[in-house]
Amino acid sequence: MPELPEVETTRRGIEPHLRGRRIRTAIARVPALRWPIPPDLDVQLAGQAVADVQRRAKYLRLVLERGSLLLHLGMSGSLRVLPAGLAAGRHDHFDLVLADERMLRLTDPRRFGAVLWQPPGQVHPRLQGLGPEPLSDDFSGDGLWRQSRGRRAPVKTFIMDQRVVVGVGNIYAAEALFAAGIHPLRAAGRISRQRWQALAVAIRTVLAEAIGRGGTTLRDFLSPDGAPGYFEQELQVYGRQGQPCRRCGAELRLLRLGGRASSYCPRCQR
DNA sequence: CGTATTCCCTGCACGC
DNA sequence: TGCGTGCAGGGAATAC
Repeated sequence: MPELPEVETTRRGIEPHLRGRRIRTAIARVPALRWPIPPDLDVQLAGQAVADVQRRAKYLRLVLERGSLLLHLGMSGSLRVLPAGLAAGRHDHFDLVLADERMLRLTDPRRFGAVLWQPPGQVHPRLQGLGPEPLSDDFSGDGLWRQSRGRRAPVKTFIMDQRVVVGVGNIYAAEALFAAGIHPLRAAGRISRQRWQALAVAIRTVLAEAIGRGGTTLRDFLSPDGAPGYFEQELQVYGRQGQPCRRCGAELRLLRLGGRASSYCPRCQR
């Protein structure tokens, strides 16, 4: 479900409830989500205060006094702050119980999410090798251009590679390519420096706008306070195949790239 | 190394 | 109503 804007929306929603609060314990109801949940996590976490709530790529990082708790929402995960002790439903897999009688609850029907422990002074292997944050100064069209030389992979696949740039998933890849006028199948290595700069701007703009609207609600994404995201109304191509392009009126098409639906405008995107 | 495919899991929309 | 099919926003393992 969540790409960068939804994860960032989630971060902003939970941060005020967590920062400075002390953890009482943690409850894992399944041994593993995407990866095993460390069995002694409750021992690691108990008594620690949350110093900060950060996001890196699509991971949330709860910075504690000693170490960090990493959470990933996968495709269907969501987080809410609830009264501690509220009965758990079938897909409520993990609770972080706070000393103030509230808890952070991770719900994840498809269980592609993750709960990981990063010891003090270490960078978790899952966070190693990640590309730049698209909203930071480390991200640039020139960087993309340089990295893409000689690459024959389709540009859409390339920008969804978390080693190239983080946080761009299927929805926002499609939207950014439309905004930049680039066909999703174009080989990454055959895009000019100038067009890479346009694409970098498009990625930034699309993500920032989506964050500003609280993310995209498809199916069931809700921010931790229960509000839906409103970016769906802004989508230009994602999920709109068969409908007219909002810019030129041509009928939007759909192709499949590595099993992922990719809609685009055959006239605006070359 | 780069690229394409497959799989993890459940829920849901759809067609029959 | 019930059942089968295909699809879903992520990402890693595997097979070339």
